[in-house]
Amino acid sequence: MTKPGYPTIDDVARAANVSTATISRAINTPSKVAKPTRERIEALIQEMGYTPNHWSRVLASKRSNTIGAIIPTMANSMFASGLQAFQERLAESDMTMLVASTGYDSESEWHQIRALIAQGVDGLLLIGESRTPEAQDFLKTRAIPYVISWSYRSGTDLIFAGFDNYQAAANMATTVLDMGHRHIGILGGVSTDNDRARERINGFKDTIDAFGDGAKVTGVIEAGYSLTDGGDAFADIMRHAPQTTAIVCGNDVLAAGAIVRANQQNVKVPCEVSITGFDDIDLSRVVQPTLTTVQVPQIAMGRAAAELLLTQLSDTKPALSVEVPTQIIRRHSLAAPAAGYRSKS
Amino acid sequence: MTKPGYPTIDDVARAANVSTATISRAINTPSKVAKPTRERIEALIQEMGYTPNHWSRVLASKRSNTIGAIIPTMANSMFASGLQAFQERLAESDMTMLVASTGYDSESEWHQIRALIAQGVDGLLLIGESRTPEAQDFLKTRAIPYVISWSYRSGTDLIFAGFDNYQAAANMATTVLDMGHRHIGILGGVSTDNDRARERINGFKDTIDAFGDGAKVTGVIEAGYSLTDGGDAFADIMRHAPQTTAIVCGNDVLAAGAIVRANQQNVKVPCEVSITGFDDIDLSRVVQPTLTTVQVPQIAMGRAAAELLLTQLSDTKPALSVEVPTQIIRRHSLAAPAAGYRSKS
DNA sequence: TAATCGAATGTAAGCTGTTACATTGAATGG
DNA sequence: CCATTCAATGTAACAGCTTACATTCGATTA
Repeated sequence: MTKPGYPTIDDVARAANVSTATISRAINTPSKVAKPTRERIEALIQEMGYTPNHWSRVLASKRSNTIGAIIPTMANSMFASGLQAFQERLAESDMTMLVASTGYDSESEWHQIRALIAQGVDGLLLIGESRTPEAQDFLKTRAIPYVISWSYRSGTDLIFAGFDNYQAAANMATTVLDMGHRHIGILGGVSTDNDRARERINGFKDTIDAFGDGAKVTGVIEAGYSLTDGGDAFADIMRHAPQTTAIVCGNDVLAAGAIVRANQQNVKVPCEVSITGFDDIDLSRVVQPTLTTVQVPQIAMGRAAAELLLTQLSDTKPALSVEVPTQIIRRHSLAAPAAGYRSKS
Repeated sequence: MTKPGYPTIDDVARAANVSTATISRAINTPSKVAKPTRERIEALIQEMGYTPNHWSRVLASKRSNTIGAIIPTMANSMFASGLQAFQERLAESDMTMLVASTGYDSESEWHQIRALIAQGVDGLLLIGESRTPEAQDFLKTRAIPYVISWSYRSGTDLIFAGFDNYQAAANMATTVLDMGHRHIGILGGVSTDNDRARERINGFKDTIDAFGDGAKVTGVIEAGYSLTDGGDAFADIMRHAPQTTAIVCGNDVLAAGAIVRANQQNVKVPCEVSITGFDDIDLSRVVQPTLTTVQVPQIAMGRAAAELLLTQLSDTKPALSVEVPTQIIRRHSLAAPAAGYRSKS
């Protein structure tokens, strides 16, 4: 970061024949500087190619203009595009983003939180609500502004920019039930350290259980993060509960894995068994049959999260959680159960 | 970043009855502090919960311990997992990563480079070689350490941690030719501002042109970044050059798009037309038929890039470019051309 | 006209470390 | 025993900006 010979605020001050304070004000609070002076300074800044040293600024102002984002993984387009939107919105306000990933592990998240705070970030973006008690305490006592994304819950003082996983899952379950399915398997992500996965599973489960008319959950499996995991879980469900006519999945990767496996095993989707996903990533448009899934407005969510963090930092008005809407995208992996299978119920 | 009441180096110095210089040395160059003193200081640091303020450190030492990564997009697992590996390696050496994305636009990249450097990053990770002349000049005159990933070229003083796109593409083309295909279409990414896309296309092209035995390129199309773009381009090629028996694609998204479209149009893959991809992302295992593609060792690449940056910064030994190997993954979208089609040639 | 005010600007004390240079004192060598 | 050296530590000058407080001076008010 050595910038040999690059002008400092002192150089500009000398050239403009004012004090450094005036330069600083001309930059940060222009209204406090008389117009002619300000214009002279601005011209000089241009001419000399002055850029304030970021770090000194941080040190002096006690604001780093940096926020940290801690996400489970980058290796999944699902978080990536939300994150990108988040970053872009921050950049518009001259803030920068530090990223860290946890591999879906709360201990690791706790470690990253400490690291980022030690670095002096002004705020944090966190995914979901599951974190270690230590982390929660820490966030509270240090009073670090943060927003939680990918989840939403009302009735707390936490600030969310996300959606209601439970409700979205419930809606999907309803859609599946409405098509006539009564024996439904649930294939979710691992719910340890992951409230989103848990909420989705519960949303599915509660809705099916409450539906009546003979609707029941034929099995609940939590699987890992790969296509293969999805495939294996699919095979499991079908082995133990062959009467299953639909499987609702906690994410698209698992769903796609399930479909691929079904194809291999010559189980016809959706004729014999319907499969639904969650997230609407690219995969869902490529897999055969294409996947009926829940679309999550990632870009909107990312921007909203950034916006909330920004208002928290400028503390003019209180930041209010925002809930973004999800939507069911109908494709071909969901259909009414075949009569033969249905009659079994 | 307000840490009210958190101890500073002064507090520790006072408690240990030494000067701040000694504390600083105990932390940064322990060998220069007598053992008993050092141990006393270390204990005190523990006890008081002292963490050096990152930013003052930066200001005083003129090293930010931060490096910037500028990638085309985050919304693609292709860069994401390499990036994650990069970040993890940096974290091991107590460095942090700032990310920015360009949307595949050089002007935007140039802007991001300036922004990150103004922020005082110690080094940069850049993708590929295409950048504006201004950016190149800037990097040279400022002498910022940087490494280029996702590309590799020998015979320059640039430092790479990547692979040879041209050669990898050429290998794929050879594989396709060896299976007997003679009329081959090329479906690449947009090559403006993108040397990787360009190299891949050239690698395909040159290899086919040079092969002899009647091998020829039936068309070259550059398409955008979506599945649909791939599908449209596929349709185009098949319309204008129906004798085509294989299409080599510059990335998996385009290839998957092509396959999906082929399925819709009832063109049998691979019987009527073979399709190959590049990158080996998840999609390639899900699409039907599964995609024969070029696998890129992203994790290794990311770590290598971090390693190179780190050695450049510690400037003990010179950093030498590393080339990672790519590999062709054979799946089902590539087969020998059907006799009927082949005889046409 | 003197008192009051407020806009524009200056002064200088931070912010929290790092590090070149200075000092001390004990060990080593001739 | 004196000169030299070196390890351990201290002193204090930065790094480059922000900002509370002080100053100046022309305009307003009673």
